[in-house]
Amino acid sequence: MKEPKSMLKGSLSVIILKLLQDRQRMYGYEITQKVKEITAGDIAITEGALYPTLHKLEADELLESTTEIVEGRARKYYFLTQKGNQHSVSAVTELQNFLNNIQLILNPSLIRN
Amino acid sequence: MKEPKSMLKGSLSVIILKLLQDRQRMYGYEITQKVKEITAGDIAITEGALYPTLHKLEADELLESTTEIVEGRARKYYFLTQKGNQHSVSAVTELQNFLNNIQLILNPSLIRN
DNA sequence: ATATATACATAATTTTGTTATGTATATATT
DNA sequence: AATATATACATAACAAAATTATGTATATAT
Repeated sequence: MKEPKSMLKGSLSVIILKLLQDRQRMYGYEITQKVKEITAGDIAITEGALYPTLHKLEADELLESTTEIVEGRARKYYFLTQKGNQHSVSAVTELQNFLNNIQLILNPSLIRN
Repeated sequence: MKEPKSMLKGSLSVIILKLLQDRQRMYGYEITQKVKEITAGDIAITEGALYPTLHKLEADELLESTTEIVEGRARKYYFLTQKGNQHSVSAVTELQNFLNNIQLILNPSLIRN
């Protein structure tokens, strides 16, 4: 029986939106590296999760992309659309709220103090 | 376009383990009500998620159960096994760590301050 | 020459939810 | 008395969102 690995569940698209909210534009590989950096290696976004999620966000018109050749390799830069920016704000708030609720369960002492 | 619903992904079993860690024993319906209470109604655990998860935790020998008739209705009380208790401690720590990492992404100002 | 890092993509599978449905009893409402 | 709601458990059909594996391709380090 395997270890649970990633724990990245449902929050991936919000993470992507938030990173792009803070940075204007990023490409896929850069996102994986940035998340690894921020979390000191704890969270490794798999490509099999990342790319389909980026494609879905683009299909939903929350992201747009441009491809550039840098150092001989293609990079697909993503950026938030206006719609994506609006959605992002509420999605981040919602995730934050959810995390706070989980905190209340994991740390009951937080309640009515 | 629908609301994102639950956001409960992967954390449900840890929530259950933590609640049982704090309370010795609980039955399914009680778990849904307790989570609703703690989160002021924000998180509603669906029965379709709850019961299969309880069954899986029991199959994995992290939980055991006893059924009692209370006020004319059957209640299935669940409690942690020793194995479940050990697993629970590490699972909660792991989830807490994950939540902290997500916080770092959602709130970059937390980094090196 | 080979391995590793960079960079994207997709298919098969698994995990884990939602939604719908079913059974059953107790209590509150009309 | 009939009906709705709350309590209590369960499962099946379906969907979402991961993991794992695989593929292509270039640049750089060993």
